[in-house]
Amino acid sequence: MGDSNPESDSQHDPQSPTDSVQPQMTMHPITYSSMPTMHMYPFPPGMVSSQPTRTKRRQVKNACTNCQKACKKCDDARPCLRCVKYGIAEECIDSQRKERQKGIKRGPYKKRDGKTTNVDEQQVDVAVQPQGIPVPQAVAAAVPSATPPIPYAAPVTYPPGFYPQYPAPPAAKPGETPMYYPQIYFAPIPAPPPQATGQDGEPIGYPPPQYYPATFLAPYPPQYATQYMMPHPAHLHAHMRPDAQMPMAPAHHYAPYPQAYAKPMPRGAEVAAAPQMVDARRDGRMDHTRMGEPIHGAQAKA
DNA sequence: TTGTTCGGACATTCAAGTTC
DNA sequence: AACTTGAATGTCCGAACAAA
Ligand SMILES: [Zn+2]
Ligand SMILES: [Zn+2]
Repeated sequence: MGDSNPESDSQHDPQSPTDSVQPQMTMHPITYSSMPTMHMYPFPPGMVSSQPTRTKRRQVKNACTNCQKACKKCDDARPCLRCVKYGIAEECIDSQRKERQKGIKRGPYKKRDGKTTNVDEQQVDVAVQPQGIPVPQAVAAAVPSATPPIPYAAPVTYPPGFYPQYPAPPAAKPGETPMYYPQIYFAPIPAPPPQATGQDGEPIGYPPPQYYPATFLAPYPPQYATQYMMPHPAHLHAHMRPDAQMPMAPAHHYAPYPQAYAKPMPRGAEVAAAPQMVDARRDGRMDHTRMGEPIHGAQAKA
């Protein structure tokens, strides 16, 4: 039941080409009706100019070690939301990228001008670039091709306990590091139009208004809090997800938020005692890069 | 119903190769 | 030197499974 997964922080954005949607867009439209997913465009992107082009999935440059190990979405702030959520903010550190190996021969490349290459390449180009406009990688990455209907937001506070799922933070016990709790949430303004929903009530289109953790006041350390304040546009994705994906998990995904203190554990034992935070492979095949260790994602490519 | 595991799709990086 | 290619490397979605 992935839908109820509290880790689906990066909720699927109904309009996003996430997953296999984008590639599938190159498929013949006739397959559309038989496609299981409802988050599809009836036409390949670029074929219908009026269709908002959707951004691709967005990744952080460097996930923190916790998110990396858990295969879960991280964000640029440190500590990241997920670590804060699980009360392991102090363990939120950037993962290390292993150095790329050098000296590997690659063989001749395909020609780009079509002089020396196979014929179908040109056709491929057209298919891949419907617009016919080559976009530098850097630009493509920096400029989302579509702007999701992100509602304007304004900071709003709520009294402790106002939302059952966001209970008032407990007072730190003596000798214990205080938990960090979001104290301010953003209320989208105005509310997006009514959402059509598919089966399960999963929204088709953008999700209904949620309250987005925006910043952390005391006892959240100031140096961290600033990172969660209404961000510079360049950092919006940390919360608003310019990739058009749902900014935050549905309300019930926050339910486990207090989990960290609901089940008190000795400092430093959180990760070990809370397997959901690390998601290390049982078979010992480290799924995630742990400084040179193989990650399952890399293997999948081979 | 909620939380965990993990296969694999997708995104990014960057050295090798190509072109100017 | 600048640009392009494409494999290595990394992120994390989402379904299956497990536990409460
Ligand atoms: Zn993280
Ligand atoms: Zn973290």
